[in-house]
Amino acid sequence: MNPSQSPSPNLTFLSDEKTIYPFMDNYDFSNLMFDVGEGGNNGLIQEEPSSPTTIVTGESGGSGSALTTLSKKESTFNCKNRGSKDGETKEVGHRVAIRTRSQIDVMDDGYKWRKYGKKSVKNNTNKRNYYKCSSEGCMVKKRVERDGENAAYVITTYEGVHNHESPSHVYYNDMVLSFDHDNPSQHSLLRSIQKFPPS
DNA sequence: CGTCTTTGACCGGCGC
DNA sequence: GCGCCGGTCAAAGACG
Repeated sequence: MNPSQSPSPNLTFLSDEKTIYPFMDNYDFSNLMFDVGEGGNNGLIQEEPSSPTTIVTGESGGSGSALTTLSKKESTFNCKNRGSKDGETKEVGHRVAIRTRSQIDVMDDGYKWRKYGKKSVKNNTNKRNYYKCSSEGCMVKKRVERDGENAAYVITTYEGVHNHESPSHVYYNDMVLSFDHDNPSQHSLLRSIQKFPPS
């Protein structure tokens, strides 16, 4: 069965980072790195370079300068879109790459995903898995793969923005309400939350 | 029976 | 133009 069908019932918010992605509670997160990819300013924030977790976000067609944790091809993956073969151009929207140390391949992010492909990719002995949000009309995709250089890490790439509420939406509301605006270390977190509301 | 996973085939972009 | 590569499709099977 799909392990990501329901949010963890035992969510606890022990750190700032986990208030953004409550589903990450089961994973080893101690660092965030954002790239909002706007106006030529890549917005890169690297709080702890040597930490085991990296999060990279960006707009479609953005600079991709912060996508160095992924392969060169990765930074342009959303330029291709099968749906454009009839001349229609589709805006893919946000993409978020999360690199985390975990023994679990598929993170429980509160959404329901349908697996639609699995490929072995170059420079990575591990298979890459492709998922679509199984909610009707929601075109959000994610890719999950083990880091080729260190299999202890899982790279999860989200593409697009959900057009529906997550079952864990309540947790998002909680984290925004409890946000400490006087704490500078949480400013980047708030920016990310505002950038990626669960709509 | 409905939903999901698996997996080979297909397609398009890109580099040479 | 050709081959490589990544992303997606879709049929078939598994599973509840």
